Amino acid sequence: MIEQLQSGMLFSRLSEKQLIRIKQRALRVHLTPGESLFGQGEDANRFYLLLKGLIKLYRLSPSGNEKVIEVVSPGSTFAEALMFFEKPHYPVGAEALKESEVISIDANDFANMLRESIDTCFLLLGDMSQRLRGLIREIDDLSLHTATCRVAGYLLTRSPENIDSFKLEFPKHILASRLSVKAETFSRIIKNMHEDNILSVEGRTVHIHDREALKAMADTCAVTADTLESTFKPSCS
Amino acid sequence: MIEQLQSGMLFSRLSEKQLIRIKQRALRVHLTPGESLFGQGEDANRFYLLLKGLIKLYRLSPSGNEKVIEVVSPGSTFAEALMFFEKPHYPVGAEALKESEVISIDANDFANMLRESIDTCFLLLGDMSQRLRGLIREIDDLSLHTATCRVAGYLLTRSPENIDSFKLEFPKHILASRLSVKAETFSRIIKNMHEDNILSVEGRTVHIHDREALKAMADTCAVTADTLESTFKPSCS
DNA sequence: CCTCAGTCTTGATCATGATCAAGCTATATC
DNA sequence: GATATAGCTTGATCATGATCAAGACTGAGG
Repeated sequence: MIEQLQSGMLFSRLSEKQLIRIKQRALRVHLTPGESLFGQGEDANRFYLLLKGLIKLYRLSPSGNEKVIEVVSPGSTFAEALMFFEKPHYPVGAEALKESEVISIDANDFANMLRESIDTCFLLLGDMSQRLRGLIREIDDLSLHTATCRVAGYLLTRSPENIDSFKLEFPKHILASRLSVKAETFSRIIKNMHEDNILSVEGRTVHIHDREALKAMADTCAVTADTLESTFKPSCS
Repeated sequence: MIEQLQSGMLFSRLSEKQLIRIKQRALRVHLTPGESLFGQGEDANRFYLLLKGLIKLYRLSPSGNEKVIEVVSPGSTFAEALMFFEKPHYPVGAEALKESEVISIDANDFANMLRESIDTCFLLLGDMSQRLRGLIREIDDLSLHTATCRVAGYLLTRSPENIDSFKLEFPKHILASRLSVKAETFSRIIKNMHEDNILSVEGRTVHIHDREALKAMADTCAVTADTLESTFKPSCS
């Protein structure tokens, strides 16, 4: 299990001895698709390293609506920032999207270890600042950009220059929720892009036809972009 | 200046010697209302401690729209999380809302100091995890709650039980932007609440009349709350 | 006292995206 | 091969909140 721990970069600077100590209190958890790891609001004494599979972190509104905050992929740790709260509760729920393998680590234990490894502290600080940057970016997206814009931005993210075909990482309704868009709207946005000859989609595979147009959408179509036609009335017909 | 540095809790665990070292490279900056401290996207080699005044952190969209991410009050540090990036740029702009007094600290210098003070590391980690929690909370608010709901929530935040009158911390249009609502909409929401006998407002002073109703709004009125009347058609007339 | 600028309110209209409802895949399962 | 079932698409309608435009209130300075 030690080698697996080291696949999480958070553990890369710990000593052999420390790793063994963690291992002793670590648990291995197996999750089947749809299975919950923890629920929003539950007491949080442990954090996690995903070894295999895919896990969504989501928020529920009182009215039962769900928003996917993040989809975690293997090698990443999550919920580790809660370690620094007095009486921590998970601010999100976690549920497996695929068959998954997780290592669960005792937060107090790890925090004690942290005191002995300033390098690990720095890794964690770096990790958390990236996350902060990501969340600010998302708030920006939500409050300053339209749904179309967010989708365009995401597609560009997934598609390196010079490679015009790629697969969506997860089911469209998850993606939609991740981007704070309803599945129906997501579908329509893609449809419009297709009608504008910007891209085509077969199943989970996307082909970019007009990357420049996509880029233009991604940053031009902020809220109140009077330079661009409506999402629901395709511009070039 | 040392005493003033210590008013930022981030510095509370540093040794006398360290404080002196920081002080030597620290700058004192005075800002007049409306003056900019740094712009979004600029290189970020320094972070700040606000001594006096009020500073808004905001994002601009390509189309010139502004969203206030946070309003910083005295005693708080800001932009310190950037210290852990290779080539950091401010993800937000900072501008004084009032006459303000700021200490500007060299990020590299402070980072070096951090290596010598694990306690300060922990303070920073705690600080950053709180910020993370706050941002997740905001994403939740933006994607899962209506504008009315956010306003109700904010008002409750500002008004401790048993104290039904309080002053808004800053001009309404700033508040509105902070809550991701246009000033006009903010005004209308308040108007509706007034017509529903939930509260009254004179200038910058708010009087809560029906705290329970306000609470109900704050958490019931998520997106698609079919239990509550429309924002624009007051429920109890 | 008047004016000018900034802040706030109000009205009318419009657009974005949600909701509801139905149909259409495509796999899996029996 | 029939039939669920989950994922996806499409259409019609509606609501939230933005935009534009205009007017009201406030406080500071001449």
